[in-house]
Amino acid sequence: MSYDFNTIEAKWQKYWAEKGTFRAENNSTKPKYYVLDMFPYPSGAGLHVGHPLGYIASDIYARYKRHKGFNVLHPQGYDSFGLPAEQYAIQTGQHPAITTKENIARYREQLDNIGFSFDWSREVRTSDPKFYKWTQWIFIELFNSWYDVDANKARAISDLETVFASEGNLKVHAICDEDITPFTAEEWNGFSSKEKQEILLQYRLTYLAETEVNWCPQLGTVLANDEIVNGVSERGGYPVIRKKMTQWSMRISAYAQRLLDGLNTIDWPQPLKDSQTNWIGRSEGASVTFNVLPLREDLGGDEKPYAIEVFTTRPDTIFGTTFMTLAPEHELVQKITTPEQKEAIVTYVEATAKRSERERMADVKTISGVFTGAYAEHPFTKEPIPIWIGDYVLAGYGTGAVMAVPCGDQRDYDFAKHFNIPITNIFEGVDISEEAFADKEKTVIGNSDFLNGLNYKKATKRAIYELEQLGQGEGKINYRLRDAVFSRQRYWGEPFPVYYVDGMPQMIDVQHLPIVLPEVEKYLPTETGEPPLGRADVWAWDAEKNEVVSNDKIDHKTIFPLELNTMPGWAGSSWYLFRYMDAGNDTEFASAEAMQYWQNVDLYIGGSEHATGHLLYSRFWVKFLHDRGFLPVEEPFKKLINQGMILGTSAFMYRVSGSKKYVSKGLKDQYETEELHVDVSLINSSDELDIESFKKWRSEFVDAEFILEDGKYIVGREVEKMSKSKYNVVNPDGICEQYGADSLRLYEMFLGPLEQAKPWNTAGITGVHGFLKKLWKLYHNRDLNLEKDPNYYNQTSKWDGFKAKELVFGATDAEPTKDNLKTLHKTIKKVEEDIENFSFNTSVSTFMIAVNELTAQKCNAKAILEPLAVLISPYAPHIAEELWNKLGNSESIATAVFPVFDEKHLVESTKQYPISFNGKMRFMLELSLDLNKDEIEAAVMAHEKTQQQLDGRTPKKVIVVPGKIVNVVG
RNA sequence: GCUGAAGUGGUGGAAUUGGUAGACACGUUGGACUUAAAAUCCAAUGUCCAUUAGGACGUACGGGUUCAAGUCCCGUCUUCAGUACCA
Repeated sequence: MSYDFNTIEAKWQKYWAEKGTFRAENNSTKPKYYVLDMFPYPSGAGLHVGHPLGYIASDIYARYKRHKGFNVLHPQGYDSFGLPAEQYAIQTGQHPAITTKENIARYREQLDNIGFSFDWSREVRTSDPKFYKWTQWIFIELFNSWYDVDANKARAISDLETVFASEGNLKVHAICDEDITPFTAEEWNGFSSKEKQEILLQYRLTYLAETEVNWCPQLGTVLANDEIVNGVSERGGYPVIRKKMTQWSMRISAYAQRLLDGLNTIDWPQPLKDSQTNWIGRSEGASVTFNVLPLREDLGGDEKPYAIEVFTTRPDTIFGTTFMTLAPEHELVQKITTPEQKEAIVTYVEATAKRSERERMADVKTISGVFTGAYAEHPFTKEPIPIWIGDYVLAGYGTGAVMAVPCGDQRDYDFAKHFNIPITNIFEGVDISEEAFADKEKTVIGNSDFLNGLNYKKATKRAIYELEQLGQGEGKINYRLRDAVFSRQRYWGEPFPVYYVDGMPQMIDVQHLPIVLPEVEKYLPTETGEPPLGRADVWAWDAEKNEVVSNDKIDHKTIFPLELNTMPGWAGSSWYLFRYMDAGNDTEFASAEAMQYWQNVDLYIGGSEHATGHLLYSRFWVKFLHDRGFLPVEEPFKKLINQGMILGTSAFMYRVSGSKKYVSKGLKDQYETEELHVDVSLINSSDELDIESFKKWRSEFVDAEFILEDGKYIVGREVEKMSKSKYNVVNPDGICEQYGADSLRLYEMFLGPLEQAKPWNTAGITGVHGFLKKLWKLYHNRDLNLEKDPNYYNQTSKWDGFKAKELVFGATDAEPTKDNLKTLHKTIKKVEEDIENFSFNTSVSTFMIAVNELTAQKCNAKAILEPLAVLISPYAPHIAEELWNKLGNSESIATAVFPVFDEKHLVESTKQYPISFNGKMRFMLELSLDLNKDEIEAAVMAHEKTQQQLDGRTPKKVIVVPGKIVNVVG
C-alpha cells in the first residue's frame, strides 16, 4: 500500500468530526490549557497560505498539550462583522449576512481540509445575534459604570448616585469629563431627571460626547486612530479629515495606568509591549497655570483672569520660559488676541485648518507661527511672557499649550531663533549658542532663583513644591492614550441597545436583548448623512411593550427613536475568548463555573498588527469586567506569540506606454513602460509567462502583443504582502490536493521561524513531502527500493514501477536495538524542547534525521515506531493516525501519551577535541551522558595521560560536568 | 529623528550556558534503475590554492576579551518593522 494521502486525510478528518475527538470538557481532573488563534474575518477571497501559519502552530501546540495530558480548549470562530461585506453589499445589494455566511462556509471547508483539531462545537460568530446580545450587554454595563480613583476600579453608577444624594460630588475622585461643575447633595437632589442624566453621562465609562473625530467621507464613517495609516484610511486608502460629531466614546483613559502595569504580568513579545507602552505614552511632569496679562481685576468685577494651563515634563526649566505657544485650535486664541494682531492670527488659524493631516505631517520642518499680541505672567518672576500660536503645538496632546523653554527644547529653540525671541540660558556650564540642551542627567540649573545649583531631579521636585504653594501648578502624569470613539456610521455591525428620550440615551433592559439589526433596502448612508440604519422602517423602541417597532409610530411618549450608529469592529473581538468557554449559554455570556475553570488564554497566536487595536481594547474590557465582578481574571492573554506574515511574490508585466504591447523584463529599459501586476498562477517556476493563459485571463488582454527575449516573456518579481489586488495570492487548496494537508502543515512550519516574515515559495515542498513518503515506508516493507529484487520485474508490470508492488505493513515485536533507542530518545528530547520554545521549523528537520537514521538501521520494532508516530502526530496528524491505527491501536492517536525521554539511551562515546593552547596542540574531552562517577574519573585520567604524552605536563584544573565538555586549563 | 529586531553558502535556514560553523531542506552536478520520462536510490556541493595528500581563508565591516567568538564587549555600515512636532 502506497502513501495515498488524499484517502487517508479524508478518512481521518471524517473520523475526528464524527467522534468529536477534539471536544474539550468543562469538567475534568486534567489540568486545563487554553490555546487560541486570532479568529479570522471571513473575506470573499478565502484563505490564503498565510492564514493557516499561525493556526498550524497553535494546532501543533494544542495537540502536543493533549499528548502531555492536558484538557485542551482549542476553539475557532469568525470575526464576521466588518467593512468588506458592507462595501460588497453597497455595490451589489447582496445582504452582508448572506455574503458572510457563504464566506464562512468556504473558510470552514478550507480549514477542515488542513486537519485542525478545533472544537467546532464551541464556534462563535460576532455577527450572530446570540453572540452580540452579550456584546450589547457589556456595553450597557460600561454605561452603568464609573471609575473610582480611590478604589482604583470601576464601580456601579448606582453607587455614585447614592454618593451624590448624600454628599454631592465634592469628595468624589473619578476619572470623568474635565469640566465638571461641583455640586452639593442638596443641589443634586434638586436637579431634574434630565440634569441628573447629563451629569452622570460625564462619569460613565461609555459616554456620548461631541468629539473631534477622524471622518472619512468616502467610507462615510468615523475611524479610530489606529485605523488611519499615514493620514489616510487603512482600508481603501481614502483621505481622512477632522470633524466634530456626537459619538459614543469609551473611557479607556481611566485604565491607562493599569494597562501599563499589567504588561509586567504577561508573557508577550517585547516589541509588542513596547508599542503598547508608547501608545499609552505616560509622561511625568507638572501642570502649570500662567495668568494672561492684563490681569482681569483691572477690568472690574470678580471675573477671573484668563489662565493658560500647560503640561511640561521639565518644570525644573521654568525660569527659562521666554514665550508660550498655543495650538492654533486652542480655545483662548480668539479671546486673548489683541486687535492689532487679529488679522494675522485669523489668517494663520484658517490656513492651518485647511491643511490636511497629511500635509501637516509631511511638512514638519517648516517653522510657522504668529504672535497674539498678548502676554502671560511668569508665576515666579512676574515678568511678561509673549504668547504665540504655532502648529508645532498639537491641540490633541496635553492641554494644547506649552511653556516654551528654548534653551532646553530643540523645537522651542528653533521657533525662538526663527522669530528672534530671546533665549535665556538657565544651565550651568553649557553652551547653547548652536542648539538646545536637553540632557536631563547632566543638567545643573542656574540663573533660576531658588533652583540654582540643583540637578534635574531636585529642581523638578522643588519647582513643583513652589508652584503648589502659589496655587499655580501641581505634579501631573499625562497620558497620550485618548478615549476611544465607539460609534461607526455603518450597517454591518452590532446595533447599540440604546434609545433616546428627550435627547438623553436610555439603555434597553438586558432581558429584551438582543436588539437585532433591522433590514434596510440599501446599505449607504441616507441622503441627510444619517447612518444606514436611518433607512430602516422598523427601528423605534416601544418602551411599554419593550420591543422594536416601526419608526413612523414614534410619539416621544412611549415610542422613541433608536440609536442609528453601530459598534466598531473591535467590540466583538474584545471579549470573544470567554464565549468559547460556554458558547451555548443563553442566560449569561459564560457561566461563572466555566470561566473559573478556564480562566484566560494560556497561548494566543496572531499577527502584531493588532498591537494598539484589538490587543489593547481587549485588555481594557477584561479589566473592566473583572472590576465589576464578571470575570475572575484581569488579563485576557497570558502568553502571546506573533506569527510573521507570509508574503507573496508578485509578478509584473511591462506595458509600453499607450499601447497594447508588453515587453519582457530584460528589454524593458529600451521602452517607456508602466508596470502592472499579473496573476502569479500564470507564471512558471522560471518567471516565464504563459502567454495563451494570459490572453484568456481578462478580456482586455485578448489582443495583447509581446516583445519577447529568447522567445519567452519574462516577468519581473517582487515580494509584497499577499493581497487579492496584487494577484499574488496562493491558496492552500491546490497544495492539499497535490501533496496533502500533512505536507502543507510541515512545509509551512519548515519555511522558517514562526515569528519571522517570509515569502511564500513552493520550491521546497517536495522535501517535506518526500519525508512523509519515507516515513510511510519506514512502517512498511522498506527494503523494496533499497535493494534490487531480481524477481521484482517478473511480479509486476514493467511500466508500473515500484508503486505497483504492494508495500506490506512491517512493524514487528522485535526488540529495539541500542541505535534505535538512541535515535528515538534523541528525537524525543529535541522535539520536546523545540515545541516548548515554539521553534517548529527545526523539529521538522529532527524528524527527517530520525526517519533517515531508522531507515538506515532497518528498524521495524513497534516499540520504536509507536512512540515515533506520537512525536510526529502534532505536525502531521493524518499520517500519524493512519500508522497508529495500523499498529493495532483502536483509539485515536490524539489521546496517546507523549513518549518519555530517557537520558540513558543517549550513550555517546567519549570524544576528544583538538584545541590549540598557547600555540601547542591540546585536547578537550567530551564525556558521554550516562557515565557514572568511576567512569568519569577513568575517562579524565586517560585524557590527562594523552595530554602528558603531548607536552609532558599535567593539566592543572579539570572541570567536569556530566554530559558536558570537560575544560582543561594547563 | 526615536524605539525595536536582524545581517551566516546559489536559496530557505541550523548551531545548548562561548566549544569541530554551514545541521536539515531546496537548487545544481554526476551516477544507478528505465527504450524514455516520472518516481526512487547513491554520491558530490562555503570560497580559494593543489593532480593527489593536504593547506589557506571564511558568519556585514573594524577593533577588543578568551586556550577558544556566529555567539560576549566597543565602534561603524546596511536592511526591515513600528512610531513620529507628545512639550
